Amino acid sequence: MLSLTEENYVKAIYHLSESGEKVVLTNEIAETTNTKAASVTDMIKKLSAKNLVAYEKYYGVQLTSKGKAEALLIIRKHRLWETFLVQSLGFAWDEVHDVAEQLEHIQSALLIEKLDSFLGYPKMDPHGEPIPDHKGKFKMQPHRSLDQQHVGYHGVIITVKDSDASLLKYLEKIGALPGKKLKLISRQEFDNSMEIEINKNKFSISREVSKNILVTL
Amino acid sequence: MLSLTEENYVKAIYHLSESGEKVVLTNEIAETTNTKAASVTDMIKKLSAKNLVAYEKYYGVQLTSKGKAEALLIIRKHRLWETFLVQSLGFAWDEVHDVAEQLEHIQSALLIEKLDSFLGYPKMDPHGEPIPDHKGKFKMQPHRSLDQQHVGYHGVIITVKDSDASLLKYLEKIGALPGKKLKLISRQEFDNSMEIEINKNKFSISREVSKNILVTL
DNA sequence: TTTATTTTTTAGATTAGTCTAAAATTTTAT
DNA sequence: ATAAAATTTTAGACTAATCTAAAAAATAAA
Repeated sequence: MLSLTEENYVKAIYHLSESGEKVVLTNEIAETTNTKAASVTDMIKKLSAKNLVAYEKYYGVQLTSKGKAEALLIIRKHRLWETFLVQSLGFAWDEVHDVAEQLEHIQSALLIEKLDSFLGYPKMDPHGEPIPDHKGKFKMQPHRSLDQQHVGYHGVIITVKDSDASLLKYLEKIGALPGKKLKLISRQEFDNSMEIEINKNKFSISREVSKNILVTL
Repeated sequence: MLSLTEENYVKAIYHLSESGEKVVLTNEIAETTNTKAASVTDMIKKLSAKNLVAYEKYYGVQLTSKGKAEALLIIRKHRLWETFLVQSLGFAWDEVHDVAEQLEHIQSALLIEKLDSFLGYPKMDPHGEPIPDHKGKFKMQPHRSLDQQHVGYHGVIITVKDSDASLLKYLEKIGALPGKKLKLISRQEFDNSMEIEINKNKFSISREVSKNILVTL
């Protein structure tokens, strides 16, 4: 069984590697886990000994299939809890992340299967992110982050990353919710901020914000 | 904020002191927390420094009002979660304890208030134990553990302690549920086992079992 | 292609919670 | 009332997860 800390590292590596594909660097992990590179090296050795990651000194780290499965289980739990908090308890979507970060570490296979059933086996969490099934399988439509789209683009918002409460509050205010149609009107050269249209209203958003919005191709 | 370990000590002291009344001994704590006396002494010093307990060397320890409030919050969370697991998710009453032991440490005032509201502000958990309100207040009818009753007693089961799954399974099988009427038919001198009647059926139960059943006076 | 810079790892130290063994104190028994 | 037994505390050590500072390796620049 993984410790809470080990689980958090595995999850961080999963996200940094874009679902277990890419090789991840020590400093990247240190940054997202709010630790120092030296600590990361120590932990990677532990994860490697447990066969959760393949590690090559000075090169980087990659999740094994076992590590990937662990990461997907944690993500499944996180997203099911977020769904519960919003749908059943009436949390606002910007209030759920920190609580779900705690709940995702509860150890009980029975609990998570019963929660899934209680919620009606949802495919998406409140931010539009896909919920892996009990085998870790999930489907995500082809997408791109909004900052990579061209001027003139129009499509639909698939997902909004759930990490920051104030960002989510802002997105809700301008109506940037999963499922909503969106147009990219123009882009500023100097800071890559962009003007977008949602519900016939125009807004100017920074590049940082646009990176957190995933849209259809 | 308390660490998970600190929370568990405070909770253990609360239960051992019978709701914060009695002075608790080092060895008693060591036994219920599955640690050694030396570890308990260390932890008690920490709790004392945080003003959660009043501690006198070689004498014992007692919860302060602050410590009592912390304990009651943890117990409130534990019992609300147990209620949720049984009522909403369909857990059997002997399956909930270990999961609730984890869930009770989730830190979010909002979560627990919303959960309470979702459940309809229940007064009792599935084992018949009272759920403290958000101020830590609760009422428990006058009661005694069954092993302290006299032969010929008849009354109603109030509570069944929730610690052991196999005990709960057994109690469910013989129908020893909160609210049920019960008669004490006879008691064996040599081992204090007793014969009881529930639903017109007679059963012989050990003293250990009888200690875990709380009944009306 | 050698030097400078950046990144990563190693070495050694720290904190929380735990342990064993020994010392101190209290309780029990003679 | 004193000795024996039990309990509690202290002292010193261990593990997991972290840190800083220094050494090693890889990358970038001249």
